[in-house]
Amino acid sequence: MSDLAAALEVLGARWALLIVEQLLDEPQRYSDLQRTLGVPTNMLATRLRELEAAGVLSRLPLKHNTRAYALTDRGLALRDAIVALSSWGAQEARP
Amino acid sequence: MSDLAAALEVLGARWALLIVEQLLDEPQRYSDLQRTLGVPTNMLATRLRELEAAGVLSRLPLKHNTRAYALTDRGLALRDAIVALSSWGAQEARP
DNA sequence: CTGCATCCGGAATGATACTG
DNA sequence: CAGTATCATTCCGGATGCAG
Repeated sequence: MSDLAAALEVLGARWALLIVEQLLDEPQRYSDLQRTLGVPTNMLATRLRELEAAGVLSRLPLKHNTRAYALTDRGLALRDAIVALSSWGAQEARP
Repeated sequence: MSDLAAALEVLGARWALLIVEQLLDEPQRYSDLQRTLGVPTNMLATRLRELEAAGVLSRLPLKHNTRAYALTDRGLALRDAIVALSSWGAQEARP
């Protein structure tokens, strides 16, 4: 399997890259991601588990039954790819 | 919608980025993509139509009922993003 | 023989309600 | 707040058919 296919194995799932993008600058909580992205709650839970299993992010327990989701070094290494994709998407739909 | 979300609108579908990767170096024919990627034939037809509609690639008629699929300038602009994702995927699965 | 379209079962995703 | 349970909908993949 190609390296790109390996990357898409984890990041190709819906919402995965958008979640990582949100966490690039600062850790966020579940409800923050849900509101900003508009992702269905069950999908968010599923993706967060997968991304954690892939070593992209980690779960940080806070107080009062709250957690924060933060990127690992491996997750932060996606910044270049996300920036490249975003700037490509910024020039879409030229009439 | 964010720029990343706009990009994933087109490239988030399964096989889309892998098809673009194959075409980065040289145009290919339908059967070439099918063999090298192992993508189901109906999905390949669907993705090629979507990518063409998005202006990522174009259909070049050859002889004897064959066509070549080649990236447009807009498709070639994805090289950086694909390289970034690939190099990220190359370092996956650390035990 | 190449380049698709169609049909159909199963997987992925989404909306909503509910729980610790 | 941070999820889980359930059900509807959409997407995907394999088999097959068919025209140029």
